Amino acid sequence: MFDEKLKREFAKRVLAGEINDSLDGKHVNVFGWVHEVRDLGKLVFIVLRDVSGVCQVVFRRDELDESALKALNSLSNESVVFVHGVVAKQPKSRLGVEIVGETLKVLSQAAPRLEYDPTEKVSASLDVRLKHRILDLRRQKVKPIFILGSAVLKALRDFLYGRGFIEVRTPKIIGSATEGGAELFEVKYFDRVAYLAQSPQLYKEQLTTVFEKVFEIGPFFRAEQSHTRRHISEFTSVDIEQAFADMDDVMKTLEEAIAYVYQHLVNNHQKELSMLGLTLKVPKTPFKRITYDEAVGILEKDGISLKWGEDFGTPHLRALAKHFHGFYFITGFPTEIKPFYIQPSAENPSISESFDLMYQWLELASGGTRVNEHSVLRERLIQKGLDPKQFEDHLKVFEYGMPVHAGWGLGFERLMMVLTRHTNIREVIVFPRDRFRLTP
RNA sequence: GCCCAGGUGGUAUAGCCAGGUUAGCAUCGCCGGCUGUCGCCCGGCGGACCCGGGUUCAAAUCCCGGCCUGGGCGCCA
Repeated sequence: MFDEKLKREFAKRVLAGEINDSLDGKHVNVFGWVHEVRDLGKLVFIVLRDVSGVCQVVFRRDELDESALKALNSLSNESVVFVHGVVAKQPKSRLGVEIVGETLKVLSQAAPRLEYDPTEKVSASLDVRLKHRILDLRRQKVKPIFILGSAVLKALRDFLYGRGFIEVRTPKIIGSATEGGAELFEVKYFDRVAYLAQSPQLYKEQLTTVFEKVFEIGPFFRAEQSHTRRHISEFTSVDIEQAFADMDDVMKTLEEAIAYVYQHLVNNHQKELSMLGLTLKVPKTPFKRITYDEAVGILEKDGISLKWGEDFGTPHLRALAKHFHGFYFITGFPTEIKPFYIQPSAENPSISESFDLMYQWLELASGGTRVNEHSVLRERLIQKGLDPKQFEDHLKVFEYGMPVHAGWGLGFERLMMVLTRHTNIREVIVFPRDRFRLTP
């Protein structure tokens, strides 16, 4: 019960992470989870954890009243407690400061012997960690990932709002699966079949005719059989689309957005970065740009040749990454391997106005200039073996006045992998959904 | 989907190749002790061979199938 008495105590709460020398001698209230107990007999140390971090509380059994003693003896790891005590500088403590506990209340008793121990004394496999994800998230090496994730989303929004973009939301339940490409999930939609959206592409293009600059940050779904460290069934895409712009304009927006995110984390999140053992350097813009043709040439010299017109496979990208460190763009992919809405180049229609943003061998984003002429778009659909009739609603918009426009989609979790140096995308998703994982 | 590796107490592992041990160690949980721990320490107790079939006097160990996990590749407007 969160009664009036407890509420009054909570109003005077100090966070564990804020317990420091300057509070020496002050009475404080702390609320949190029992991270660890070290019982020495007459002396009991508990490490208390809350959202901000951990602090140490010491109890002297001799000096406690009966209710505090009882609470102390029943303490289990991860129980929620309220502690009132005096802050004391303590050179004998590794943190240099501790709370001498005077009262202790167990607010929620945790079951003994949890399935998984967040103190990091024994390691656990990723599979076990994800099965008990809530306990895993409490670890000091995991929680900061998601605090940073929140900061990245804020930075991206701040940046895009600052550039005059309007945030939009497009449907995640769609009626047609005819666009080709990725496999879609089927869902029951009353008495009809519907699909989960794989991207906001067509909607965001249409919306540029109203709002000119739009962006969306949202979940999208791919029903691929992929079994890799960088693919999942449900992911978050950061998508922008801009009217009166071409690929060069939106590439600039993209690299500046990335640099802005880095700067935001460096300025405001040193604590989380250091908890994860990370030091970030803001990448220099503009990023390096190479063309598809140049990349093919480099691969050829390395003896990993590729027929012109083919897309890069994983071995190709890994080989390329040996030549380019950090972020770089690959531009001008063959029109053949790009979707119907990508604009073929005017000088050479077999090359398209397209780009991918890479980090080493990881593809982070892809985008380009879009086809904006109704007749060309219709033609491109037919070339791709798609049926223009299935795209009536979309094509119609191209008769309502469609300026030249461009945009990109950035994989949010892939950016998080790069920022936090994790090699498995599941590490940076709270509850990942992959080919074999549907719970928790 | 294909290829490779693996599945031993709640967790992390040894044992498996060369079949026969009371299945070892750590952590964990419980009980007891300890006034400066910080991966506390010390003593006691508890808890495991993924499932099914086969070979054998005997299977955690060898063989076959399944399920699951990790990694690689493919798929991935």
